[in-house]
Amino acid sequence: MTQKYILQPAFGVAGKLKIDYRQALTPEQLPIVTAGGGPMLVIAGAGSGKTRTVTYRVAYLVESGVPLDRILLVTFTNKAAKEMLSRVEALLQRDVRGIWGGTFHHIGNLMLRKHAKLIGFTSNFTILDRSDAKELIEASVVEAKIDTKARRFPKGDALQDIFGFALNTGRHLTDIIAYNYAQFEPLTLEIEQVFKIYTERKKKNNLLDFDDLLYYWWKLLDSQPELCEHYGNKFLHVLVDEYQDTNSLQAKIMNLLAAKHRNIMVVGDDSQSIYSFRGAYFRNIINFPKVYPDVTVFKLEVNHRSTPEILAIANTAIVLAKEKFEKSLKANRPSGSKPVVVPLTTVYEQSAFVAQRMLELREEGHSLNDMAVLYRSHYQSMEIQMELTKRGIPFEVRSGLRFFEEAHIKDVLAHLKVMHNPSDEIAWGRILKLLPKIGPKTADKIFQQLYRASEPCKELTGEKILELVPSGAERPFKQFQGLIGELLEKQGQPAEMIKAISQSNYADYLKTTYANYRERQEDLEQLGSYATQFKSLEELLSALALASGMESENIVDGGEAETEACVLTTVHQAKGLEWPIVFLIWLADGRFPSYLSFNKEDEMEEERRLFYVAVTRAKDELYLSYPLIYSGYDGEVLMKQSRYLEELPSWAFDKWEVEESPAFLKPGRQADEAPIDLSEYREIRVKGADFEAIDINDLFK
DNA sequence: AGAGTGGGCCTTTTT
DNA sequence: GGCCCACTCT
Repeated sequence: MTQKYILQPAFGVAGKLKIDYRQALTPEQLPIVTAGGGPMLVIAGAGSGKTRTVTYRVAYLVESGVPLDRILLVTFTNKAAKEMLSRVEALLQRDVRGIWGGTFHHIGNLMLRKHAKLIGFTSNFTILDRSDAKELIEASVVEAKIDTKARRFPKGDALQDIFGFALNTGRHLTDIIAYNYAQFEPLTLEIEQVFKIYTERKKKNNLLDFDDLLYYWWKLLDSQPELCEHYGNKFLHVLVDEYQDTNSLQAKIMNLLAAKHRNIMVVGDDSQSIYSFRGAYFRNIINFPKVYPDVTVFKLEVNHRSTPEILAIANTAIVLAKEKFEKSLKANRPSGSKPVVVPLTTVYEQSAFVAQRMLELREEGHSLNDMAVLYRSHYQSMEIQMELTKRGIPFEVRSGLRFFEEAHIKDVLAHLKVMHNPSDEIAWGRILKLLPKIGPKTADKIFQQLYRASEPCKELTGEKILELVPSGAERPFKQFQGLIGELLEKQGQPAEMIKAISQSNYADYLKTTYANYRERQEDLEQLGSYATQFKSLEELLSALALASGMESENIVDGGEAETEACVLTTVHQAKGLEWPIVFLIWLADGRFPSYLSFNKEDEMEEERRLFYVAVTRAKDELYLSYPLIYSGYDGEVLMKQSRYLEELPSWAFDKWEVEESPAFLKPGRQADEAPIDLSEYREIRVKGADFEAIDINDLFK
């Protein structure tokens, strides 16, 4: 039987509550925060105070007497969870650490560690990051003895996407291949075989990849009715943020956990669904009212973030989206300046423009902290980084390799991983291959012997293993044995272990391998000091495996440094954030939207939503720029402006012509040289059928 | 046989 | 800048 949990009437006991909700919230937000319970769908437009609403809702629940550990708050990033919970803490002025809050993966990890035995793992399992998983998949391809040359067989990355897609969507592998990867259809049997080997190998070595954290979590609840009931009883209120980016597995898990009390509040914006490539199913939010017919639907449409001018651009873009909850953002702020469209000749000139404009804005009194540069893909940040460096403008890049995915960090962590889970073949392989004369083959032989031993680490430090070491490599290997012995003694003190590794022969390896070894050594020190806050190796490894890009930044600068710097980020990573001044670059058709999506309707819809996300990050000023000429690996390519700019009515923006390019510095060109003569480029080769040759000079009119 | 090196090819988005 | 492949070195 379903049983409704009735909240205490907050207004009836005025004076008892610390927070004056009526005063703090808008008329749109108040009913959401003070609702009694039951299924709730909140469609929250960009900048509509979603975080504030969820935060107050949690505070309200706590004030109404719901015990902390009976609230489940699932967010998209750890950062969002941390931010919301610390705001709740500030509102209530009490410790709220009892609340179950975090990402799906984080909470899945917690539950799986507790009940690992029930699904055939032990609680010290290792979480594979993307590249570890890729490596294991490639090893599985080898094990399957597939002739990858006879027919183009998918690479590790592609296989990983296929497998992850199958797990996250709950669809059969055959299905996924047939519909989404038709080019591999003749290889279906082989791919299934690899999947089987990969799955078994993970089980054998006590490894879980990101998708497994969700899949086995669901399986655990689905296959253990008592356990499912236990957690179902436990969570009186379930809140899910960014619901538009959940996949069907995540939705299933939440439905199971909320089945008992049916107090499930999902918050999201279908127009900001941008993660379908990893299985997000934006119909979860569209269909939520069908799954819960007794749902109460709320809309937050008043935008408190951006000027009406910026919202006009956002609304123009999204009105053309095919499937959505009807909504239009209503401005709540006074009029500001019009967004600016800036065509530039080259990417270097685009970079110079951004940098120069930043300096001008700073002269006018804006801090660099108020500025961000957004782009579609990582590689589009290269020239900007060079230009900002050249001009001494401090910046923080939030894309590309994450801190803990850099080789030296992964090397050190691999040492810790084998101490925690000695059957982790990926981690053993990694550290063994660091030693001279040990490559994939020898590393595998050594691992096989370790795996058979009852205590792999003891086996490694023993005499017998030396038989497998190639002659001439004994000395470094013995030093490595010494290190492992030392780590065994320091087991349980992560910071000490990191210190031992970075003072071992590994330090020499860094010096001889990397030109910037000094920086890398500093990173390791940083990692060591970061580790001191963890009580156990397991906690540290879990936190690092599940940290997202932005959180890893905090490890690099120690978390406290408050220096002035602008931010460079992909649009995906910018979701949920805001800046007074935003530069959106590379708005050339084929770059944003990406040409890879051109022929796929769903993906084109998602590109549009991505553009909507990008534009709505800006509070006061928005610069939309694109380069006309792109020099790539296959010559120079002429581009035209993005279709999203094409669609804008001319009243919606100002166009700036950049005539002189004082700071234009293409490598090999001098600053005082004349600017590029565009007429040279009229006849150049144009890449792909989707680009049209156009007279560049027309664009400047 | 297996480890190490250099050159050519290509570039979506991530917990 | 990364990945793959072909090549050389031990």
